[in-house]
This record gives sequence, structure tokens and C-alpha cells, in this order.
Amino acid sequence: MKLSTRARYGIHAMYDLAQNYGAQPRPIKAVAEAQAIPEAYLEQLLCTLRRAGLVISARGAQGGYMLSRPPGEITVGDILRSLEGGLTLLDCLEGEDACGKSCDCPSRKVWKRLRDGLNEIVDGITLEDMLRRDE
Amino acid sequence: MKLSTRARYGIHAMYDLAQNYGAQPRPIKAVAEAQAIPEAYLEQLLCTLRRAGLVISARGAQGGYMLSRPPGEITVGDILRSLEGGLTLLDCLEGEDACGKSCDCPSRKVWKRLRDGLNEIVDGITLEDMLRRDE
DNA sequence: TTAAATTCTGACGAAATCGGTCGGGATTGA
DNA sequence: TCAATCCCGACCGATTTCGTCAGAATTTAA
Repeated sequence: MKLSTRARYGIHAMYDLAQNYGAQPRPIKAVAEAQAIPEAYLEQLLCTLRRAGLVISARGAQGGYMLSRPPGEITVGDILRSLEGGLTLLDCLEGEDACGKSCDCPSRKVWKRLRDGLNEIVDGITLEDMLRRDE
Repeated sequence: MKLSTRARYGIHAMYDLAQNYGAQPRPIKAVAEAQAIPEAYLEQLLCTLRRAGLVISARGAQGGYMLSRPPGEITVGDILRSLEGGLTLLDCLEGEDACGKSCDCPSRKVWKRLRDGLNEIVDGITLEDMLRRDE
């Protein structure tokens, strides 16, 4: 149950963009340097975040990335879910019956509770919350 | 953020032993069959759980495993933590300064909240809770 | 005392995942 | 036209995960 560095980097990058919200698009390079993330790797992550609709990109000179909506409307959950491919914990919980035997084992309730609790927490923290705690 | 099958198997096995609590030691083979877990693999997991003090083993004929204490005193958290080697999420949170720069980044608070929430949930569910929901 | 049942342990291996790199193409502003 | 920048897919090495296996140690029962 370790968090992937992908998730960690992702939050850092989004936080960086949040600080920059409202200004010019911010190039990958700038984010990478400020947050100490390998540039080529960050490129991938931002691409994913763009496909998830959390950031918008501007190509060409003076291009870069920016949040697609105000920091208060993007939660940590949004970010983690898109980078981790869902905070599902178990395929069994979503894709029906991945465990073979119709899956109404008693553990199922445990996983559900865990998943729901987790999502509740991460959805309760927005980028704006993170910004505010800086001051 | 997928749960390892180790964790899944672990909960299933412990649930199995909980059903058997108070009776004779239950051999690996029986647990493996009942819970559809590869026997040799389960052997490893139970060994870990024993070292963590959650189960006791009896060797030799008529031997097997049993819970070290009543189902009401073993939480899902106990099991997950011993099999996953801690529900830490990030080394940065425990082992001091694993992220290099003294780590008082704003994300840190997020991870802490996540970790604490997670642990609170899993520690709130005992094996007995799982048993009771069966009826 | 011997045989059978069972745990204990460490080594091994295949497959997946993860963190990261690279090269080259597409797009845009100056 | 040129430089900056995003876009995308392929690739790679390291680690982890899931699982197997062989054999040693221990205990019970016949």
C-alpha cells in the first residue's frame, strides 16, 4: 500500500499549477525544475492529466499547461484517480465478479468500506485547501 | 492503489480461522481449499502472520493454525499492516526526510490525513464484525 | 520406533509494474 | 522560417509480486 511516485509527482505538479492559476501557461520545464521531477517523466503525467480533463495545454512557443478550472474545484481525489487509474482497490468491486465466485464474500463489505472511506477523504481536499495552508 | 492479492488472501485466511476459533488447529491445506488460495503461497502468508503474532501454529500431525486471540481483538488493520509491511503510504511520513528536502511541503499534510484516515477505518473493523455480518 | 502429517525455511522463477528515457512528429508564436 | 513547446509511442532496467519447490524439523499416532 505504498503510494506511487506518480501520484506524488502528480500532486506536486498540480499544486505548482495551482499557484500559477490565472497567469500564463506554464511550460513543463518550469514545473519540472520547481518541483524536482524528471522532465520527460512529468510530460507523461501531464498528458494523462490533460486526458482526464484536469489541465489544458497550449502548444507552441509560450505554451505550457494550466488548470482547467479553479483550484477550489479540483480535488486530490480527482488527481489521484486519474493517475492511478481509479482508487478502486479491487477489480472485484467495480467490474463485477472478478474473483470468480459471484463475490458476496464477507470481505467484500470490508473493501467497500475501505474504498468509500478513502474516496471521501481525498475528495474532501481541494488544491485551494492546499494553497491556503501555505500562508 | 490496488490492494495486493497478498492482502486479500490474508483477510480471507484470517476470516477462515476466525470461523474456526476455539476449535482444533486448522491445517493450511484446509484453509487453502476452503478459500481457494494456492497452498504453498498461503504457507508464506501464514508464516508472516505468525511472526506478527496474529496466529499461532502447531506442528506435526493434527497440527495447523489458529488465531492467537479472540476475533474481536484482531482488526483488519492488524492483518493488512503485517502483510503489507505497514500502511504508511509514503516513507517520507515515517522514516524522516526520505524526500530529501526536509519535507515540509504542503502535500505532506495531505498524505498524513490520508494515512490517518485509512488506518482509522481498518482499525475499526474486527474479524468478529465480519463474522457477525454473516448471519 | 517408525510412519505420516504438518509446519518451517530459503531459494528460485515468471510476469507484471514502475520509474524513467528517447526520438521524432506536430503545432504555434515571433 | 526558426525556436519553443507539447504530443506520442516505443523502449529499458529495476523492483515487486505472485507463486512454486525441495527439503528440513517437529509432532502425533499406530
